[in-house]
Amino acid sequence: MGNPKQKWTAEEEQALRDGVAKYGAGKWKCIHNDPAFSIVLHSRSNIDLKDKWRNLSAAAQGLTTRSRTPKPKLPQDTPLPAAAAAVAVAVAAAAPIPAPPVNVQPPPVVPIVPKPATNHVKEEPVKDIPDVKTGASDTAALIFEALSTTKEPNGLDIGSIYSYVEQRNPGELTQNSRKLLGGRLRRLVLQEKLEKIENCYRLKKNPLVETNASNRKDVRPRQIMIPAQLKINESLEEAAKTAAYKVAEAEEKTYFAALSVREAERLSKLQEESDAMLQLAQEIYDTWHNNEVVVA
DNA sequence: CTAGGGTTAGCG
DNA sequence: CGCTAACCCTAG
Repeated sequence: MGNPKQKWTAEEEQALRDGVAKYGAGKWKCIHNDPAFSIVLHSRSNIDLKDKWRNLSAAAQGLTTRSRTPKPKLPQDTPLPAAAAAVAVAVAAAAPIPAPPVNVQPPPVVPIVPKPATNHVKEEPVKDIPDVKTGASDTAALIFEALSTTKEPNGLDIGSIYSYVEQRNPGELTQNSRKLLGGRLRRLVLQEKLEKIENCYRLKKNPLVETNASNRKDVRPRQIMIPAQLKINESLEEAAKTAAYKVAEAEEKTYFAALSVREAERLSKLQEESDAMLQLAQEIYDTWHNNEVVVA
């Protein structure tokens, strides 16, 4: 009777996506319990979150594969504010007051298309939207997820990480996946997002890129929490993890965009000797980080 | 608690 | 009248 279909607002939708970015899809209860999101989503149940995410995923899928649905949900994602959003999310996680709506995050992607690059398929005009964001960002997310959940002080070796990814995506991994995983780990280490101990990888506690505070005409001065009154290790760690993931994701997009993806095979090779490209990506990212302002 | 299938209300 | 999105139900 009193349930005339409550449509999801943009704010609720955004909160859901941020929650998924933070905890991962499937952790609906966690998202719902998070004070940052429970405010916005108080009228939604964890089941509602799941259903909404399913709809979102379906829409995104029909959008990336074949435009069967003229759903102008996300015609173009904006990779730029990703970094700024990371800060916003981080602040939101540490602050008692819920986050302002953060517009960021690529469309939800559930089905991982490994995209068999093992055999050179004839011609595949990639002039369409490169689907690198599917496997790429998911893998990065899983890496951070795996490393942040492990109890091992020295982190995990590549085999363990691969097993974790494999568990999360059964039957969706190819020979190339392991190669790509190795390359990604290597790059994350080079970017000092991770550190390598022995044969294990672990999260590095200093994922934030330090920028000069000299030239700043931001509308809002950056709100960095000083660990003076911080007694919340969990939230801080979560924030760091999320920030690290988002930063890596943003850089990854830059990386792939700069290379104008062609074949995963070629990519793997380039990864081996593209440290210079990483520097470039870092510079581009820094530029963004300096110019990008937290959305008011 | 979550994933997935089924049902129904709103809209073009 | 068909489709999509919110809602509901149930097995695992």
